[in-house]
Amino acid sequence: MEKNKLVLYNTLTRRKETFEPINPTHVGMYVCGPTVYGDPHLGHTRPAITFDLLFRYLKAEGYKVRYVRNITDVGHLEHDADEGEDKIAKKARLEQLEPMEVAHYYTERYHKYMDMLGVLSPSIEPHASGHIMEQIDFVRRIIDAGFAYESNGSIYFDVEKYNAQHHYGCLSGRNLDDIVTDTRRLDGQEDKRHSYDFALWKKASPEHIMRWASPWSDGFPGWHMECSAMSTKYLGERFDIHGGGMDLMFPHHECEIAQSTAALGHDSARYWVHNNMITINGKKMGKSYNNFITLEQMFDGSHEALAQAYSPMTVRFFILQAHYRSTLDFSNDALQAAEKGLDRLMKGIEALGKAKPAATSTINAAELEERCAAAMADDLNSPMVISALFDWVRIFNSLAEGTQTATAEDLELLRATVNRWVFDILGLRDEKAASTGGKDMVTPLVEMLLDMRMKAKQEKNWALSDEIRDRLTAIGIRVKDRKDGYDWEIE
RNA sequence: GGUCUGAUGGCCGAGUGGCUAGGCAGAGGUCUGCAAAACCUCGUACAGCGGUUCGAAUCCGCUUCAGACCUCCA
Repeated sequence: MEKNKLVLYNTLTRRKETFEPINPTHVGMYVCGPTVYGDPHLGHTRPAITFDLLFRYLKAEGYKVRYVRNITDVGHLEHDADEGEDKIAKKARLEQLEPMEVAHYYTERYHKYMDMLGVLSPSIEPHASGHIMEQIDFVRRIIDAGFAYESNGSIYFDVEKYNAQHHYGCLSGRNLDDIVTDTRRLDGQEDKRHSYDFALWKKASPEHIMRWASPWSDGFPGWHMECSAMSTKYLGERFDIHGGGMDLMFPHHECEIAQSTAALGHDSARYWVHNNMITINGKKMGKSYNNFITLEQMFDGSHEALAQAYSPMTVRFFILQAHYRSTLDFSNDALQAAEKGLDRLMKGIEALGKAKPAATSTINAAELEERCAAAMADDLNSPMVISALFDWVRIFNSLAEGTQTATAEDLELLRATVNRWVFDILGLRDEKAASTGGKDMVTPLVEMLLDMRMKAKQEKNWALSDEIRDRLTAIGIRVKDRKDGYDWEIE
């Protein structure tokens, strides 16, 4: 069987392209991580899970992957009343905390919730604040190349000069002329030659807490500098994949491309991959709309928009059931459907585990792997992978019931396929199986009762048998009668 | 205003120029003492109007509506 070649949608060319890594055995991937000045919310899960899926998939395909996902703990400016102030610094003042304490706190929170969601830790997770030297160095390279100018202690990127030789806007499909007429007139930009120029290094105002020495001023790096500097440091001047949310396409990624091209002479990433947004009532869920649901609220159900709590795996499954380039609308109905669907999938896998080998197979066990592999290779079509899995859940149940049969070899193949796709690549886990650690304790008691119920059934004592079942149901133990015996599970 | 994206059955959500996505909900059936679970069957959906085509929901144009970006945002 010929291996499916991965095809990825490249925002740069706006079409699907066959993925060919620079080094045939290694993949370098950089993804824009969180700004750690707030609690992780549902919106953060989309890129985290999308690129976790890609990371897991590439590894499962045998690549050696270096996945770099940064932590932004410095650098994003604001344009409100606290103009020129760093977001981290502002939040710190509000909470009367040291900025790095805020960043540390929310970084820990981010890690905690990503872990619950089954998002693997990246290979390297560099902090912007720990790479000031590299960023200063990168700014200097851009100055040396002639694409930046100093103004009152700050360094700005000369977009016009750059655009004369390169295309500023190649990623987002804009032209400088459009940007000129469409950029709003903002205050505090008198240092810049043009409104569309962006800061590479910003001189800090006296009250600004986060500041570092540089050849130009005491200050801090510009909005887009960290990703250029850190991706270059850890992945080299050319690497394979750059990922992030669609909302970062402009200006963030556009500026990254400009910075890299100015400093290195070429764009550093070959494939630009963007995930779409999670929406709520059709609107993007985000900090600026103040319509986000934190992961803590998601998992304990405390947000007013939530009809119930949703488990981490329900959220992960919900996200994987949509293609990463489509918007995904949050609703209780959709989450509840995902919860039930995931339950069905996990029970089906359990059924596969119970299936007994037969002399012959009535099924084509290789088909599942083929379908999953083909779907995933086609621009990470996880919904199609899940669709194939559900078709096979029906077969797994039939195998357990004995209405279909499979040889020992086929069963082994199916179990390996399920492990690979459900657990390794989709990154799901059976939360119920994991959480019923107490089942061992109650098993002898439950089975004693159910054995007694079996006896009652043999004597056609339906009143007693139903009473046992009803009372077990009442305490959360669901009884399932089998042909010759029973099954049970904790709700 | 500019750039871009989308509009699929009760809900969510794939995909495709002609061949069943899938899940949830719903209907009928099998099994069962009853129930649950499981299995089988079912709904004939692709915003509107034109055009291309033997054939379009899928391609093209227009219209309407929605969203993202243009300011930090995943």
